[in-house]
Amino acid sequence: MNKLEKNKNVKEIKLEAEYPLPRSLFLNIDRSGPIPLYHQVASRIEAAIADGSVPAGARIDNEIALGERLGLSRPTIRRAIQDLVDKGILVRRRGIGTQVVRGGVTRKLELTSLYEDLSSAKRAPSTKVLAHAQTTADELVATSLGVPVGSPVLHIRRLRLAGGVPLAVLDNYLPSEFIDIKRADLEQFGLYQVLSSRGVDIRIAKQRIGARTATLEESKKLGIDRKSAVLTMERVAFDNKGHVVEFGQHAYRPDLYSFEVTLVGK
Amino acid sequence: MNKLEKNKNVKEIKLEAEYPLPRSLFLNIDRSGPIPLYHQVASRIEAAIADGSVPAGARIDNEIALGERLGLSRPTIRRAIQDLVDKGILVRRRGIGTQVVRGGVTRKLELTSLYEDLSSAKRAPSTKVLAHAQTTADELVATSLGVPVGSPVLHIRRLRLAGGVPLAVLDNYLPSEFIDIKRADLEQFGLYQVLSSRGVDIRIAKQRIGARTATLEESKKLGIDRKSAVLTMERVAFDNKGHVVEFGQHAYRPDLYSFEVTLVGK
DNA sequence: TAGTGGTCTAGACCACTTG
DNA sequence: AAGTGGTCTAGACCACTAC
Repeated sequence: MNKLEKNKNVKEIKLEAEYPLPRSLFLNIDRSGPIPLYHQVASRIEAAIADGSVPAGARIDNEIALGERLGLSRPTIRRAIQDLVDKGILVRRRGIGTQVVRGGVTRKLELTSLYEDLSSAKRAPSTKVLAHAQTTADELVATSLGVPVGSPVLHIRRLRLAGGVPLAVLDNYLPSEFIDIKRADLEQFGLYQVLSSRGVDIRIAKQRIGARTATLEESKKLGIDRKSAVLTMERVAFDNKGHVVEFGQHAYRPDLYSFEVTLVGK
Repeated sequence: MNKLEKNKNVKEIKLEAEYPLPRSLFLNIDRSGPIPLYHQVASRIEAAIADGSVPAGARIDNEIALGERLGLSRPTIRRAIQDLVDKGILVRRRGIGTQVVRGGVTRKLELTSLYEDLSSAKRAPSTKVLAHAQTTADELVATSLGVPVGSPVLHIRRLRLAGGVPLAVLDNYLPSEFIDIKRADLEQFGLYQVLSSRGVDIRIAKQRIGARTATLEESKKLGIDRKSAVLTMERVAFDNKGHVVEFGQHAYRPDLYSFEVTLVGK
């Protein structure tokens, strides 16, 4: 039985079938539009993998052949493939080729269902502003924002809901240039939408994810038992100028929220 | 006061000083060794930023000038810079230039201290194997590993300690080809070391981070109060062939452990 | 207008894997 | 020996920003 199982595996490993990419990949490449060629290629390959046209484990065309068939140069093809490697969809081995990672789709849907159902995707998200006031930066806020201790900052505390169910308590601190952000705007739009409308382009977010026991207020606001667990996230966000834009401390209901991360080696 | 503060900020924004890269950057480039040129360049720029030679907010040389001064082509320089952008160290704007992100170092040290002190970096890590047995895959394990329900798998449960202090309870499931991994190896080496010694090159890890109340066993093993919070991580790891290598369910002491993630937009 | 990064090309040579 | 991805070059044109 054990041996049989092993042979099965070996067989599976061997059948790294070379797989012809679907014809749809090679049509309607737009050379004049604003979408980069490498992005068009990457999107098509990704879509072909997502809809099953290219099965998991399949070996796709090599870079040069693909470039010739598409009428594109090798660096362009290479960039498209690299983007998918960085997404964890493809793996490359020198001397071997490029393969589709196994089990990309099914498992994700399995594990994500609860969160997806309750999150912004399906149920209407809404926000209640619990606090909105100018204050002065304590040491943690000051070092996080890169401003002197005692500097004026805007503090906001919001309750995020999805479909009427409370999801998270969000504390955020913003440097003085954003002190005029209106409470009404935050009720209607997300913080990042408000910032975006002011011309702020957020590019980098450094996050620390942890857990702790809920405070009394958090448990009340989130509708969970006193002293039960919350999932926490601390974040410092930077714009495209390299400036700190925001420092946040968030507490999520752990039964309704989790974080997904895909790490790619080397 | 408010107005004064604003002026201060405007001034800071303006002083995006062009900053000459230190001379050390331009010495001893090794063209014959195994380390790619772009990596040598990226490492030097990163080091110059880390040690303060290039201050936060500084604008560094443009790609072409840097290439000429280093005797390297533009694509090589570009790749080096892009790697640092992807790390969240630099930001680029078309028509403007490339700048060092502000507040990269200090804040990280502030927030990381507790975890760093107790983690593998400073205190000796050790592992105690709590369980080690062949079993059959239930539905979650089966879908995660991509094997049929009921397939033989290796289940291991370990207690990870740092300096004698329990950090985490680690449950891992491995497909049948790894069923012969020895308990003794796991006591002495990490799981990934054991796999590496068998020629497995792990390339991708898809992780989900959450929180929940500790089980009774976890609270005992981790030395925390019953019903207090644990930080959880579920992971599926893939090798360079795109095969699933391992499925893990981990529970961490949240006062001693957290996850850091840096997200880079677009 | 000048300077910057973003994209794309058409080659070249190399290291590694398989047969 | 043949095929693959990994690296590197020397250009080119474009879009965007600042002055």
